[in-house]
Amino acid sequence: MTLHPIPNLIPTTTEPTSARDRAIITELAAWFDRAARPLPWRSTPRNPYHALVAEAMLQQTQVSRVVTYFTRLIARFPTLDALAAAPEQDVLALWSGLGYYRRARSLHAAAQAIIKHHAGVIPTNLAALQALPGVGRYTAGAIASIALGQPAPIVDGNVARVLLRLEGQDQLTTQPRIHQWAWLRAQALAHACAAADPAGTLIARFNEGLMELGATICLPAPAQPHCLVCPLRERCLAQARGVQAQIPPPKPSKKTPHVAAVVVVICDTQGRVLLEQRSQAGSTATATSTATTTSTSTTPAPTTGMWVGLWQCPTLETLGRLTKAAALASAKELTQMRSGEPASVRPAGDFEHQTTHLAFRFHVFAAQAAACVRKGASRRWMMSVDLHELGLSSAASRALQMGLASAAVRQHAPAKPTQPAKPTQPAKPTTPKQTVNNSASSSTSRRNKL
DNA sequence: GAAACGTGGAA
DNA sequence: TTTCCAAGTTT
Repeated sequence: MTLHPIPNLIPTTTEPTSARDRAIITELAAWFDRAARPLPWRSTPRNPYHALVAEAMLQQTQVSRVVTYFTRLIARFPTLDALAAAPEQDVLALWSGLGYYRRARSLHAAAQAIIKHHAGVIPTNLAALQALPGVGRYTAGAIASIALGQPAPIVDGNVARVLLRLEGQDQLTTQPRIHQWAWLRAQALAHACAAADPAGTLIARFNEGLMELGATICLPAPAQPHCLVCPLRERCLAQARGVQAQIPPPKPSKKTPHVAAVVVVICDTQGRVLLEQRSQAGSTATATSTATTTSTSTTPAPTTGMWVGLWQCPTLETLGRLTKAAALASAKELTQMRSGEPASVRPAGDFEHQTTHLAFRFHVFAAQAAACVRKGASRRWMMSVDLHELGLSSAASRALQMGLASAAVRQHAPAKPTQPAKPTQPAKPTTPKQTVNNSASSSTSRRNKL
């Protein structure tokens, strides 16, 4: 296992702390004590396992999105051992809709690594923490300082912005430079915390206060920071010069190419729906389809690494846009490939889905298939009530619901629609509502597998 | 160092 | 409608 040593892990200098830094630290820590939002991972004392899970979920993700996912995962896996013992697919299922799914695999792998290499106890050592899958410099520092009282600095987007503004630093333009500068500054402050309070409660409150301030007061553009109620307004150089809105500098924007995705929600006569698992390089589920593709573009969709290991209805992705007619033709072809015979295919709706570097247009179709489908380990028929057992991307989930709703409408008196068919515009509920997680159903209907 | 990797909310 | 971005890590 490759270790990535953290440079200057422990501050080697014994620079005397400036009066200003001392004030910043004590004032921010005191503010955090009274202003901290009550969050499910902020128990007293902190639970290191909860910290590990929360930090994994919070990477590039806002607190408001994480809360329910955290609570659900902890309810299902109350301990590190429970998480480590779970099948990876169960962890992915709980992660459905949260995005950046590698984090779920990494968290699962980290739990197993802690069992194997650390006797099931989360290490307090910074280097050992950072050696865990999915744990980088920030996450290691966050767990070490916030949950374990170690004198470790942390820098995330919030901290970088707060420190940059606090120092009125507007000369740095590139991300690597900003990052480097912020880590140095955070390190000096962490050192000052440790010097003032060797017991380690100050560093925890200060580090978390830095992030809390960035998340609730020292807001990023285009919102305006709430300087009037900032506990550090007297210390803030950007505020003194009125340049806080210009810090940090905007990042260069990037264009996202369009991708057309054709999805067929195929139901059989027993009301089950066909799901396929996305693979690494189109090796399994898509192998049969690519071989027989004729009319559709031969351009490989640039989505190979996306949603790996998650489940979806049969889907064809092509670079660019598709007309309604072309999408329908594609859907018919895809349905025939899977069902082995011509089937009735009808449009169920379209929607857009923006990801980090791709702009999707989903064309959803509903189809009825009587015949058996070519089998495979990564292909199965599922009752819709059991879909919560699988990891689904937000887009796959939305397409699936759209197709099921359309199929339900078609049968005049649907026996048991699993989701309320969205009347017109399904504006919000793209998040998989598998949230319910009725654990009773886990024992049911494993027979649905092909 | 750059690119890949999700998502929903806000403006 | 489009654009930006949030408690980053990995390759």
